[in-house]
Amino acid sequence: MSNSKTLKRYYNKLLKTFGPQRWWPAGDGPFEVMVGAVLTQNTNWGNVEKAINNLKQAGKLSATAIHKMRQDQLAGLIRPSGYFNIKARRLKSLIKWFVDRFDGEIEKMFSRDLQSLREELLSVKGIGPETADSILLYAGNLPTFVVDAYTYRVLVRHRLIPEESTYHDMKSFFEESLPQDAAVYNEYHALLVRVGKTYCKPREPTCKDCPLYEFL
DNA sequence: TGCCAGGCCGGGT
DNA sequence: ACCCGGCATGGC
Repeated sequence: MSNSKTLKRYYNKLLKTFGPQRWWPAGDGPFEVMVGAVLTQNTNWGNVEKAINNLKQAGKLSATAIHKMRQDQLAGLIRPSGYFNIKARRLKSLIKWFVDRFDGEIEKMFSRDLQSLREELLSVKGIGPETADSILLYAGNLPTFVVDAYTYRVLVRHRLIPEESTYHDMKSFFEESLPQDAAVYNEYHALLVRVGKTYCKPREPTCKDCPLYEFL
């Protein structure tokens, strides 16, 4: 069967099983999404929420506030998200770029086209492909597929891609098989994380109770 | 209690 | 061009 059909069946099955995941639904606002995208690097989302709450409580959840703040003070606030020193530096560099390049205005930033904006993001120290794509998709609602460790695990375990596949291989795999639709990419990624968390764990090479088992 | 979490960078081979 | 250690808290 074609990848396209398989991926569409995966999607329908996951959506029916878990329901919409409501990841970063505009309620929080695009700026908060950008911050969260950095803080969640290799980190549990629950810890990120604590860090974001700290920023909110301190009245520092804005581009200008973070831009002006000392790095070590920022590190103190985001402590619960782990890697707080490195993330403080990464956050500062992202916000500096955001302020210098777009005056800290979301609308200016997302008025650029997807590809050039993606390349610019990738040139910022501390912003890799997943963080860049998360910002573009979840903050900007631009149609770019987000790949992560769960995506890799699920695809490999279902033998849809070879183990040596790169980030770009997987991104293309989805984008070439699905309609170019930010809403679908948004929900699909969140659903992959959900099924991966529940059934596709690192040390247990079994998918027996996974809702996607029938596709194996 | 050890393992894992919505990565990325830099240095060594 | 890969491979690997470092970064760090909190939850189960």
